[in-house]
Amino acid sequence: MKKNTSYDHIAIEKKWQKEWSKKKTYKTLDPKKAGKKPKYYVLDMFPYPSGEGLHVGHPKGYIATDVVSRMKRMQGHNVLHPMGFDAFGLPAEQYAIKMKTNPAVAVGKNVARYKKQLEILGLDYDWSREVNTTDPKYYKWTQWIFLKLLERGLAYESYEPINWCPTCKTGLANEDLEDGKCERCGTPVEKKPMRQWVLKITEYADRMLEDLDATDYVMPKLIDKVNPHQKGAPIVKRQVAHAIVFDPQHKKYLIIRNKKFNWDTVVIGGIEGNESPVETAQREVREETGYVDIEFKRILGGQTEAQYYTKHKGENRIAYATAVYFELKSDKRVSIAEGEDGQNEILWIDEKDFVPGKMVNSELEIWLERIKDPAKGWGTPLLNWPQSIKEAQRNWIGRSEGMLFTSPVKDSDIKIKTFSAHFEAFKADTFVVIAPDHPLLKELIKGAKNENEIIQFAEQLIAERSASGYEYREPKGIFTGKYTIDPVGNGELPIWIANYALADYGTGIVKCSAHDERDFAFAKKYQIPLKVVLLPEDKELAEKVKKLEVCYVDMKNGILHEPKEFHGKKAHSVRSEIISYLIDNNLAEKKTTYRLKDWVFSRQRYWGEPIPVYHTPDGRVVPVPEKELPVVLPMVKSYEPTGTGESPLAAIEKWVNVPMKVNGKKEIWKRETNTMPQWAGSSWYYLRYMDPKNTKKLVDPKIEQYWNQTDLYVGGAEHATRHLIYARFWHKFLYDLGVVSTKEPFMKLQSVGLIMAEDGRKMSKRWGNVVNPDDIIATYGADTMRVYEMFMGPFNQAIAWNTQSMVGSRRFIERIWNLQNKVQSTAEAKKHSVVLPEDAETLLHQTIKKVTEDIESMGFNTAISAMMILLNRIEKEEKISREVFAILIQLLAPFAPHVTEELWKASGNKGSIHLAPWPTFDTKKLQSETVTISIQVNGKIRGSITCNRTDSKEAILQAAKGEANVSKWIEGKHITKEIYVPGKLVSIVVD
RNA sequence: GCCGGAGUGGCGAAAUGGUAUACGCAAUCGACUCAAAAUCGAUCGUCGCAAGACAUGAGAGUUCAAGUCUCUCCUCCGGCACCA
Repeated sequence: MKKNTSYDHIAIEKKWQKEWSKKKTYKTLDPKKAGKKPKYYVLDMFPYPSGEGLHVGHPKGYIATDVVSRMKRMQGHNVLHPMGFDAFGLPAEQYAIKMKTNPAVAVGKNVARYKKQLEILGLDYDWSREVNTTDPKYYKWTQWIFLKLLERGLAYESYEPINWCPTCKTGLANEDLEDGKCERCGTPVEKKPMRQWVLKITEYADRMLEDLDATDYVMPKLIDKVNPHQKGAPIVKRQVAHAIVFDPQHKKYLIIRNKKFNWDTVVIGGIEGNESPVETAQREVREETGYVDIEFKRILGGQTEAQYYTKHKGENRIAYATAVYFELKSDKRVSIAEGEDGQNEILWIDEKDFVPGKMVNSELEIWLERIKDPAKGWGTPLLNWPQSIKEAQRNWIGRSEGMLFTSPVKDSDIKIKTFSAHFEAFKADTFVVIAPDHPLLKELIKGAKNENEIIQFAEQLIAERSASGYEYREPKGIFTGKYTIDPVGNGELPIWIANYALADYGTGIVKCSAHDERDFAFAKKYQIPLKVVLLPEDKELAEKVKKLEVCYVDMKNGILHEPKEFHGKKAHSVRSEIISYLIDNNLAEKKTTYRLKDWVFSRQRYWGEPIPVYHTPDGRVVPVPEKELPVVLPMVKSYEPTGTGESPLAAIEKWVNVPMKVNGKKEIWKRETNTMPQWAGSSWYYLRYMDPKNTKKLVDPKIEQYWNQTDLYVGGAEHATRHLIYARFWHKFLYDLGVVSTKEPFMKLQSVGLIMAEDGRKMSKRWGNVVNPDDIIATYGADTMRVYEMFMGPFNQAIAWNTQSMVGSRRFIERIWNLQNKVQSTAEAKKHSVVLPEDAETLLHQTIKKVTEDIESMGFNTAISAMMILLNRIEKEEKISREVFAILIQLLAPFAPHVTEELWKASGNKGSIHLAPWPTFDTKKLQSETVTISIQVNGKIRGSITCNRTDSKEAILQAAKGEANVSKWIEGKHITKEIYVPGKLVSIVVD
């Protein structure tokens, strides 16, 4: 072995980066050449190259995907780990304006700088697949998708008022706002009516919502052999619970055998009333078997997962089953409910006999899998995403189910529609409010005596709302002088304009009652009569509600008093009956509304993809033919926004005006001058990496099917309701087109926790607290920085940078470096090979297991700490074998690729460490033969003994009681209980 | 207000219901050194001389055993929000 030289990270890192690039070590194989290698697609949210370059926080996500991709490659996968740049849009344009250069030039420079910064981190991207959203070869396909959206009626021109940022001088989508302000510049947005292109994202709202919760496992088969479907019999849907009861002491499962039909099943019960599945399952176990001492562990599946028919009293039942897992605590039993006894035999069967084949319950297979692997407890979701991001999307889509009422306006031909999600107390409605900016308002109040006054007041309300930044305001309004005749028999209701009514939610008109906080406050202020139909059970409170002293809104627990059909019922429990009642009596129809708005897709700015349509002199919109794509963004001198609502492109006559020949006549067609928003290119880029150079297709179907979804997608949580919504929308659209074969683009999503500055604030030029990765890499090396960023804390958690703390990572690498002096040379090994002591050998295998699993689950901090523990142990040895050293550096290779490659070569290995097979562990070596067992007396640790793992329970209990300190505590006392947890602990209970 | 997540040493943090504080940083002591840095060895939750007692936001419960499970509450972070 060569003598210890000092660890020169600069030389090592430069050398290997050059070598990898030359040898194309990280080349992704095309599907045809990949052979039997399984694929793995790991993706970063590609950066937006700003002028400032990267700070140390940016690469955290890139390092993580790099670690995962390197391990996957070593495990024999064909890895796709690409990188590219998203560079259209406002920030690049504004930077270019500031630098007095063309955005295309500025972007080129910034991209080059970013690439260099990424390269010195030693990331394993296959740069031959780089994409850039501003490249015409790329945005040709962004435009192509737009044409398809147009073709399918999902892109349309609209003249509705939209969000307008007066600073950025462009229209914005709802997603581009933050608290009513422009997300980029913080200016409060105005509502401005103007022509714009809009994408019908709401068409996909339900599908996007459903797939957030969808599970990808196959529905259990129908059990029609046991319970044949009866022709002609009605189909009845039922919610049921299945109780799976396990006795951990004897390792047996509880089943019941129906003597008559000779069925074996787990306990099944129908869910009654407001019972939870857990309560049902527990009750049924008690009633059918008498066992009462069972402990709820987990629900093994969500409701409606298992569907099957059963024949039951002349019904074809479809049961929607929830499986509940219990463990038996004691044999305590009560007498079995009458009628249950005698029919069934109660049996405890061995684990090995608890198999789907022997049971009626065909879902069992899935449940057993989930009992064994708690991670699967809730099913395998279609989207393995953080709960918080799913929740943010649910909130953003904001689906709300309710009823739509239509009512005529008195002395008028106008009919108004109102939407209500809390319609249970519909008998309480006493007035109606309309939004001040409602399009119907002017028509409604036409001819009123104080028409002008009303309009002025409404305008004042609109202005106030905008000025207050859409925050909470005092209720304000004015009577329109009009009445509507209530369809549900509440008589003539006055119509008011109210500042809390929103024109763009529901229908913009609301029926109001005493059972809504805002309505209540409004009515009190303007002395509009109120009527109470919903009362709490609490008598005292009910009196106050009756006297209109408090507003009562609890639709869940409140008791209805009207209409008489539902008198005395809890509002919530009769909600579905009320729906039927309203529909059957022709009073209202079902309606679902969304908070999500259609995507405002045009920007009045220069730096974006041109929208590929023509406008003809007679006002038609004609799509640019596919073969003319891309519509290239022209290079111009002046690209500053005009602010007139027109894009700067409109001024380029040469580009805008296109001579056409129509029926032999010459016509001038005008190009669309609005451009696409920044989010367009990033909504599908992950597909282009699969087949980046294809000139015929967006992506070749065969190649798309090979790479399928991204297996792992890593990026910031701030994209939850922007990029991640848009990309899912486009992907589903492409799925409908047949361009992609999957319903969702990103199977597993992991969000990166932000790295804050040492002062706890966000890293920003403004605060002067930015740490530049170039400096860190020069001083400590890329490997140290990579290890540190992965070791700092849990990956998805925000954390403050601490340069001092980083020396720990540097020391770790140096100690690995120095360890090479202890490695046996080949010559030495021939004479006498060193073997690790048993405890170190066990630790080695445990570490391989832990590091492998932790990288897979992105627990990088614990993976590194496991390696540190192993190193601490191995350093105690005089000499170690080459094999052991090789394993250690292989485990570290994904984290610190340069130094491990150097050590790999220096210790005489061939090829690149990054292409060597990933170490595997031996299950037999995960446990050492001798174990230390701690001894508790009455729940307190009193001592420990060392014994053989294979020793009998009796021997260990004997030894435990004999331990000096333990015997002191149990001396002269009566032992009531002795528990032995194999290989871990003994618990003795004394009186 | 609704929804989601989290609260453990001086700090970053670890812990399939089974020895709480692994691993790292800082700190203290020691070795090496003329000295310092680096490195190596040791100590390091609180109280206590010790035996031991008390400690995972607070309080209760289940259990032989709770940071972990159940209930109530507090605080912080994030999403949505006059959304009917």
